[in-house]
Formats: sequence, structure tokens, C-alpha cells
Amino acid sequence: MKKFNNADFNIDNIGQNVELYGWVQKKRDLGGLVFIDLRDRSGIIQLVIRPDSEYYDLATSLKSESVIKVVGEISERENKNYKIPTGEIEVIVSYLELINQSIDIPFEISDNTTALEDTRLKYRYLDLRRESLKNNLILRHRVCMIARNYLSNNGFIEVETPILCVPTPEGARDYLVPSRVNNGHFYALPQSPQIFKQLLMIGGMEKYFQIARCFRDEDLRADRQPEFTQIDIEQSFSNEEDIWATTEGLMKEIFKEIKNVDLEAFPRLTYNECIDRFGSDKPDTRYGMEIQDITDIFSHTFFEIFSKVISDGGIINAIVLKGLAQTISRKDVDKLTDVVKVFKAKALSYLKYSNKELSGSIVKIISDDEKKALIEQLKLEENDMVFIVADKKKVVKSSLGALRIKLARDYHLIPEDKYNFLWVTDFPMFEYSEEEQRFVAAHHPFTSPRKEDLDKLLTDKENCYSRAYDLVLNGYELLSGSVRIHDSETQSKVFKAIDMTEEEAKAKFGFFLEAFKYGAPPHCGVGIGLERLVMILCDTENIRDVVAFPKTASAQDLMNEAPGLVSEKQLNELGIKLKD
RNA sequence: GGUUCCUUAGUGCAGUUGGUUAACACGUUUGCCUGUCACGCAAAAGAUCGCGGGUUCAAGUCCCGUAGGAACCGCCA
Repeated sequence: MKKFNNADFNIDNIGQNVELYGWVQKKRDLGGLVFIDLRDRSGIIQLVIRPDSEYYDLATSLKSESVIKVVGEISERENKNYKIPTGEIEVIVSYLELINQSIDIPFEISDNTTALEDTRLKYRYLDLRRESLKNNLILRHRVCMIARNYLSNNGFIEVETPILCVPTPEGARDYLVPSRVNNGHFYALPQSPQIFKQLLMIGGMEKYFQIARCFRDEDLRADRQPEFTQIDIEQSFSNEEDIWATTEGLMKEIFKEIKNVDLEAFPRLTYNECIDRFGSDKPDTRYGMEIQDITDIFSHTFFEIFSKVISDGGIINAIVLKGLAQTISRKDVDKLTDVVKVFKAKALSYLKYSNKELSGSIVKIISDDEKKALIEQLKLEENDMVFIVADKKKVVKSSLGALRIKLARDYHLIPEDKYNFLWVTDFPMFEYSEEEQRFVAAHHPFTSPRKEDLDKLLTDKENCYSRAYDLVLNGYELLSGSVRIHDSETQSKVFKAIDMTEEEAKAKFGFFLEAFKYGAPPHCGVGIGLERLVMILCDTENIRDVVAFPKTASAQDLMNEAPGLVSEKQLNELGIKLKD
């Protein structure tokens, strides 16, 4: 007799003798007959122990989540339960062994469990027994397998790169690891395998991938953990179209396999167009409500707030919520105003359109011509509601972008089961960092500028664009990538543009710059955020639902209480003295 | 670094303008029960109301601090 999975059985197996192992999900003791729901990874099967059984007393004493072994015969149920796949059969137990009795569990192992997340995180190993979390991990595994097979079949080889790296000055904050052998020196955990994968291209690997763990010591979010996994891809002798084709092919494979969805070719938008129309570089294109520029309507307005914004170089933008004006109360508007205020907008103006008349917060201040122009330009229809923000461009776009998302969620305007991919292209090459008082690379400093912007790198940084691209899915940044610089001259120029002196560049990236002098192939790549992809496939908005052992918002593990303190002896070995 | 919200039996929650025995459900224990599958019935145990301080005759309730959790802004090349 061999070991079977619970869910292997159905009505065709009646009469078979089987040996099963699993956890006691639920015991129903009827006082002369005991039913047990036995759970293993595959599912649940019902066991029956009759009063004349020598195991009857043992069965009545079993506690939830204990591990047992049973032998018995598959038989047809008297009363069938069509709610579960094995509901037509049950196992008449002829042997029962208690392998490991569980103590009282802190929460019910069920997708209906009422336990809050921090309780579940403390007992993560119990939480993992829940159907939904288990299925999420299985789905994640399947995505990895599809990616491995697809990439391998297309000539990519998987190469592991170091976890102990050299700290880098640009980008996210590094997780540092002190060196015992070299006191005072530190390794950094990789923020991504970026430099190594480029060196692999120079090393002649041509097509590389890695399911790579990455680390960034920045604050967490619902979709951000300090350690996460990238499906990291790089290919030589390639341009944007080649790597996009690789990526689209992979996504098509994954969505066909997991969701049985045939994806269309992915649309493309430039970064600037995304900001203008959606107020975000990762727009959710499953719904409309695009941001519209109405600055021109108010170019000669008497409304002082608007005219002041315009004379200060700001803009006035609007979004239109179709057909819901009547359902939105004064109180709702206050809540929506809080949303835009988070992004530094001073106010949220609104207008309602009903019976061919506008009403609302600014209706008395704007002229009839302006009202007419608004109705025309925004194509207002009965019961539409207009939200307006006037401010600096950045404030207007980000606040209305956030408001757009909030409205779509609150009023259920997001279609389900829709997967809208979008390539976002032509990112700015540089952005100004207030903190550092200099321009920094918007993507990373190894990103190639567009050919036409090469001459502007040092003179007109604000108008330089890069060959960087993101793939956005349903409002999530799913991956980021770029065509890389492959000659040391351009690379030096970019370092100079971000105010890195030649000495600094040499000290930090000397080996890298040197490598480009020995025949570097043109290359490009992407890093796919595995967790975000799996989140969307699992239909969850919480990254912790797709990570086996996640950290809380304060980067702690509630189960093992990481990070922990270390002994004086360990610190001494590392040459580290703690601040008092 | 900042903003907002949360913390009451094992779990999830209720707790009114501050007022005397902190309610309910699930779970647990005991007893009864031979076709349950959210089994049923009866009973019982189970709470330093996160922690520290303050206001008050009186604090789960009000105030301050602190710890932990969640979301967001900054940050995340």
C-alpha cells in the first residue's frame, strides 16, 4: 500500500484500500459515530469511525490540527456533499494512528478565519495551512516554472550572481553586512543584480536570466517588501523591440497557463503622455476618467485663485465622474478633498451638471462663457460631476491621478477580470533631487540616453530622455528596464551629468567602466517584480499574501522577531561599536 | 521623517453623556447524541481592557507618553 493524496480520490475509487496522512481539519462527534475532515495539501476527505471500531475512543479524543495516519476503504457516502470535490466518498477507517497531537490553535485554519493579520503573521506556519495562502504559494511556484521553461527554451541561461556585493552610492538605501575579515568594510545586499548581469553580457553570456532576490532598505508599502524577487532578464545584440518581444512572450505564456487568457499585443504610451492623461507613470487603463486640461478656458478669468495659478505658471485640470453627481454628498467631497490634499493641492473645486445647469463650489465665481466652455470641452452630460485642481503641474497631476483611482475604487468603476498591460516609454533621463541638490539618474546611471539627446546630457538635463521603459499592469509597475549604455565614453558622460567626478566614478565603478573598454555588446534587459505579478494573478492587493514569510510595515518578522540583537562578542569580531 | 486609523477572554468583536457583576459569537472543557459536513442540545471555565503616567469621588471610556499593527506622503537609481 502506498501513500496517496486526499484529493486523488473520487467515486471511481470505491472499494479501494488506502493509506492517508494529514491534519485533522474538523471533528464531528455524533456520540456514536465520528466524522473527521482530513486535510493535506491536495484537499479534504471525510473519514468515518464507527462505534464498534477499536479506534473509536482515540478518534473522539483527537484535537484540531493534529497529524494522523489512517488506513481504510473508500466508500460511497450515504449523504453526499457536493460542496467539496471528494464529497461523494468517504474513508471507512480500519486503522488510525495519532502521529502528533496539536495543542489548542490560536485561530481557526480556514479562509473564513476571523484572525487579524498580525495574529496570523505570528503563527505564519499555521496561516500557510489555509487554502488561499497555500494556493497563492503554489501559483507563485507555477509562475516561476513557466518563466524558467520559457526563458530556457528561448536560449536564456540562468546564472546566479552574488548576494554579498559592494555598496553603491546611487539608488535605494543599501542593506549592509559588516565584514569580519576586513573590519570597517561592508558588503551590501544587492538592490538588483544590475551590474553583474551587464558584466555577464560583456562576459559573452548573450542571454541571461535569474529569479533573483533583491534587497532595498526603504520604507514598506502594501506592495513593497524590503526583500523581494525579480525575474531578471538581460540580452545582448538587442534593442527595445527585442526585449519587449521577450517580455510579451513570457507574459502571454503565463496568462494563458494560469488564467487561460489570450493577451493582445501591449499598447505603448510615453511617460509624458501618461502623466498628462492619468497623473501617474503607472496608469490603470481599465477605466477612463482621464485628466483634462482646462487651463485655456480660464486664461482671462476673474476668479483670482485660478488667474493667480496661471500667472504663476501653474495649470488647471479636471476629471469627470460620469452620471454619479447626485450620489455625492458634501461629506463625500470633504473626503475626496483629503485625498488631493495629501498631494499638496490646496483645494478641490467641483461642479455638478444637471438639467443643463452647473452647480457646485465655484459656480458663482466663474463666468457664463467659462461655464459654457467647460460643458462643451468636457462634453458634460446629465448628472456628471467635475473635479478641478489648480496648482503647479506636479501637484495637479499627482493629486488628480490619485483622485481618479480613489473614485474608480469607491464607485466600482474598475472592470474585473481585465488585464491591461501598457508599455511606458521615454522616461526622463534625469530628475532633480532636492535632498542631494543635484540631478540624479531617473532610472539608473547605466541607462542609455536617446541618441538625439546625447549632446544635451550636460547642457539641458531636464529635456533629456532615456531608453528606459516600464511595463504597467492594472496600475502596478510590473517591471522596469532599459537599453544600457555599452561604451565607456557615454557612461562617463552620464556620470558627469549626475555630478559624479571622474575620481568618484573610478572609485565606485572603475571595474565597470574598464569592462566596457574590452568590447561590450549592445544589450538591454528588464527586472520583473515577481510578487506584483503574482499579486495580480492571485487577485490580492497585499504583497504579504504572496510571500511565505513576509515582514510587517516596520520591516519586522512577527514570528521570529527579526531583526534581532547580537552579542558583544559578535560585535567585537566585526569591529562594531554601538551608539549609546 | 510626516499624516490618519486601530489595540477589550484563545480568536473576532460590543461596551451609550466616565458609574458599581465588561456583553455576544466562534473556539476550548464536561455531559448527552449513529449520517454529520457552519452537526445539534445542556452546562462550565476563560479578561492584569497593549504598557506607563495623569485628570477625577470614580477611567475599558477623557488627556499625555510609549510599544505593536495597518494605510498613505516623503523615500523606493
